[in-house]
Amino acid sequence: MFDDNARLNAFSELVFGVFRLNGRITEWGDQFCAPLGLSTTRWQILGAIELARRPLTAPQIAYAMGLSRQAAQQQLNALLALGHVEKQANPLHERSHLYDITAQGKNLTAQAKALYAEYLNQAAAGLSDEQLALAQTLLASLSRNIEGIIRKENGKTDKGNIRMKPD
Amino acid sequence: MFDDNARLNAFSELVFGVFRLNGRITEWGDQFCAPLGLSTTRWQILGAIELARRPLTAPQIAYAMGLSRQAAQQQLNALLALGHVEKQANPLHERSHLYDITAQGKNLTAQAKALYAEYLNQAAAGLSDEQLALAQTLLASLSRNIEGIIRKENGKTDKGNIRMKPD
DNA sequence: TTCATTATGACAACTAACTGTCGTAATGAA
DNA sequence: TTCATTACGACAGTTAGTTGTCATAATGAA
Repeated sequence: MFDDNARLNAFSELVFGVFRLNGRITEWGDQFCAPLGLSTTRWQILGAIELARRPLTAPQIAYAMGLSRQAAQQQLNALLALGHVEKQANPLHERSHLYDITAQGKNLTAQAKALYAEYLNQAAAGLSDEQLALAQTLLASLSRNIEGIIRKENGKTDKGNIRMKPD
Repeated sequence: MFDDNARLNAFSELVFGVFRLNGRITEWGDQFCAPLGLSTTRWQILGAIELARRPLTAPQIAYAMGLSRQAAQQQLNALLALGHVEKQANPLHERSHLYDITAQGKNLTAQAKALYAEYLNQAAAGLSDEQLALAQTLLASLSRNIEGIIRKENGKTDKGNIRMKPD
């Protein structure tokens, strides 16, 4: 009981840390994305496509970013109108198109990368490469675990489940 | 250059992981908070006060949660109207009141704790107590680092800076 | 093939969060 | 004490994100 409580508190503090860091990153991202006409979310969407190194569907992007399917779709429509992404036919799905980043979009993410690379040393100060990787691994485990909880509790309503699993 | 690039990529993946986990936790929180009439954000605000073990001002809560000052204020006003928090005089600041959680609010957080404690084993599966604590420590370092960047870049506009430092 | 179930995109409505502004109070330096 | 600077709460306006619904398509089992 006491040990469980300590574990619960440790978990709670970690949850708070995630919220706080999420807010800090968002604010920072909005700062260095502003001169590019991007928001943190739109920069992340472009980054998600680049990181995957292949075109993705809207639900896949929503999954990768922890957003609802509709929120990702809205931003994709906006990025499409701006010419930063383009639709491609999806051989595996007639209506669910693939979104790829355009040359114009790649140019933006390159600029963004340069802007925040300046601050990499400061942002990751005191953390080794191994610690960065370890933190990512731990967070990924938590994401998968919580995803399992959500799916178990989830009814049959349309809450952004995806048919095509990423990877 | 190559090493720097590897570090940049590791950092980028970690940032994505934070966004994803943030979304998962928010969705999960909205699920188990729904029967209590709470949202994840409001539950977090109540939790932030409890975790601090002392009343906090609105800007302090915003800081703790990675939200803007105004967003925290809005939720606090709502929680105040619902009777889950109460204002107290602040001996250190005439206008910036302290917000404390009420007995009614404590009752809610206790219920929420019970609801998500059920899933603690599943949510934190595969992670030791030490790993949970380590992850929290690493994220806290990143938050502090990025906060430094934001404050350096920040102009003089009112963007939710706080006068009274937490702790 | 048939049919029930679920996913997708579009749309609408609602809520949450951010940005900006203002009057006022607190701070800190001269 | 004086005064310039900054933070606070309130308010308004805008944007982003969630929830819900619908028609349609994809899936999977009988």
